[in-house]
Amino acid sequence: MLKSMSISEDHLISLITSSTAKPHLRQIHAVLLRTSLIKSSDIFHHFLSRLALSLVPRDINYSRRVFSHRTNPTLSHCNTMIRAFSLSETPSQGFLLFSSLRRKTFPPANPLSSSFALKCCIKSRDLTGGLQIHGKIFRDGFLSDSLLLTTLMDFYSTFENSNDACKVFDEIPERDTVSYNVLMSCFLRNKRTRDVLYHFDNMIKNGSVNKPDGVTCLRALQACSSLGALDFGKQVHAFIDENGLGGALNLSNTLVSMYSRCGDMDKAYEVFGEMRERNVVSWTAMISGLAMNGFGREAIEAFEEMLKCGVSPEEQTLTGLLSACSHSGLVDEGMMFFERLKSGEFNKMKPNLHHYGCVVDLLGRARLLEKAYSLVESMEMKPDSTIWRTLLGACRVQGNVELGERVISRLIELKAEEAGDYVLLLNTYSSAGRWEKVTELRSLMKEKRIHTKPGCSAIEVEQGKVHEFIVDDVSHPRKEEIYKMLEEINQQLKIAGYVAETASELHNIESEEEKGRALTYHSEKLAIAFGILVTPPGTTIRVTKNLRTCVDCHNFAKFVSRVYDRVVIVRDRSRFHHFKDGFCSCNEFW
DNA sequence: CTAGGGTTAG
Repeated sequence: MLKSMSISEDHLISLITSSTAKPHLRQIHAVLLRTSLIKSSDIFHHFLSRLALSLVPRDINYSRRVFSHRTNPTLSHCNTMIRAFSLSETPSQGFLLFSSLRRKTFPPANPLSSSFALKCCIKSRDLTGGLQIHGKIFRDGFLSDSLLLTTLMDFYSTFENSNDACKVFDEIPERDTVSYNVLMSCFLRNKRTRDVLYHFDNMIKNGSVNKPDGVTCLRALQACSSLGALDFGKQVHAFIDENGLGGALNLSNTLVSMYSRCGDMDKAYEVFGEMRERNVVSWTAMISGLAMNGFGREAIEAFEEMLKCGVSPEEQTLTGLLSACSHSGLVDEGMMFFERLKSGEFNKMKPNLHHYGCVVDLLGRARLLEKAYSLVESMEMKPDSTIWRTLLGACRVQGNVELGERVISRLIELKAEEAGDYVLLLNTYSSAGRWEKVTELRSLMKEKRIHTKPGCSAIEVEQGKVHEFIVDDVSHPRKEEIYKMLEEINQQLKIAGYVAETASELHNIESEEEKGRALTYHSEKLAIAFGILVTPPGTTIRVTKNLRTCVDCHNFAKFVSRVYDRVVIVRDRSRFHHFKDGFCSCNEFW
């Protein structure tokens, strides 16, 4: 009798651990109840794990029922259930279960329980609950459990508290690659991109312990993307290849995106071309990259190629495609894709806020402002501040004061107005020649204590040597040479037909007010002049700017590219401009 | 039961 029981027990366990489908598990459940084998703690554990964690699709309610029928659950049973809650749509239930451990018939918690409960708090965005758990971890003396502390770091990182996340990191007794990765994710989430690169560097230098893995490289690449750090990105790329991590699809996709966001489309194409397989994310990265760099035709070609390959687009793919059309002034094409999107041609997908944003931008650039406005009014979802801001940008380009005022009042209604919005309105007034309005708005801004961000441009001349400039910067050690260079450039450009047009653009309010200076120099002009000064002829000049570039500087760069025979690549707040032979890849100004 | 993870308007 006993012997036959034990055979069926083994048999049952192997049945349990190999099943993931609900009907299958229901049958097993029936057998367990009938034979009373459910009372065995071990079998119950296997069954619950399967049901709660491996069932596809998951059924948290079924798991909860099974768990609540257990009379004396062990800690493993409870932990499995807490983990299941952390993965479910009702993560707060997991925290409740954790809180009741040691009470009632439950055993006291161990580090694993705390770790799963923290995950519940992360998912349900329960800050107080997580802080309670941290206190309990401290009282329980679990502060030496590396796995638990790594999860705790992730908790602080989710609540944008990178300082406390770092403190926890310092306490971890045995840091492994995963703890480093969580730290890097934390920095990335909290905009501390330079810290990501610093740690990546350290991990390489430290040798064999905590060697970067695929995830580490992914994070480093994302940091390079947001910094525009092309050289560092290339180093990470080299590391990936040297360590045989290159085959991973997600890494290749991130590489394509990184090169695009650093303005190196040749390298982006190269990586994309060498990929063994490409999914919709790869195509989306490529299309968005081309869009951001002003290669609208190529983006459309890539989209069509993708359809030919039988890959279905996602929402982000259409976002990239539509933004490609707007950046390159391809109005008819853009509207055609938008119509196709609305008709449900792409998997019955409907336009989202991003899509509308692109189309508003597209119409705005095509001087179809009223059409853009009525499109916003006709949207089935509530327009967000960004949509209004896009429209405001279009008003600025055309000097449409009346609509501009309407739009800013919508932004004020939403309580979402920013300093940049007032600058846009200010420039709308000035390009329409409404100087009395300019003065009025300026004093209003002073009253409201609205401070604008000064324009700032950076240029990397030697490896890793970055020089930063602000408007009319006089702090650079070589300022005299730079200003002399600028004067010379201005003269050369004038001969070639360049006419300075500085009156309509008021980036920096403070400096505009202190009159008396004949000419002000936006930061990108200073950076470009410095680039010409210190790099050998023919070198590509790469400049990164924190704001949008203005008409005059755009024009200036076009002329520089022809007169000095240089490729000039300017990275805007939102995109790239590739200047060559007097032309720019974009169609932003005319 | 063993942490972390691809693309995304302006």
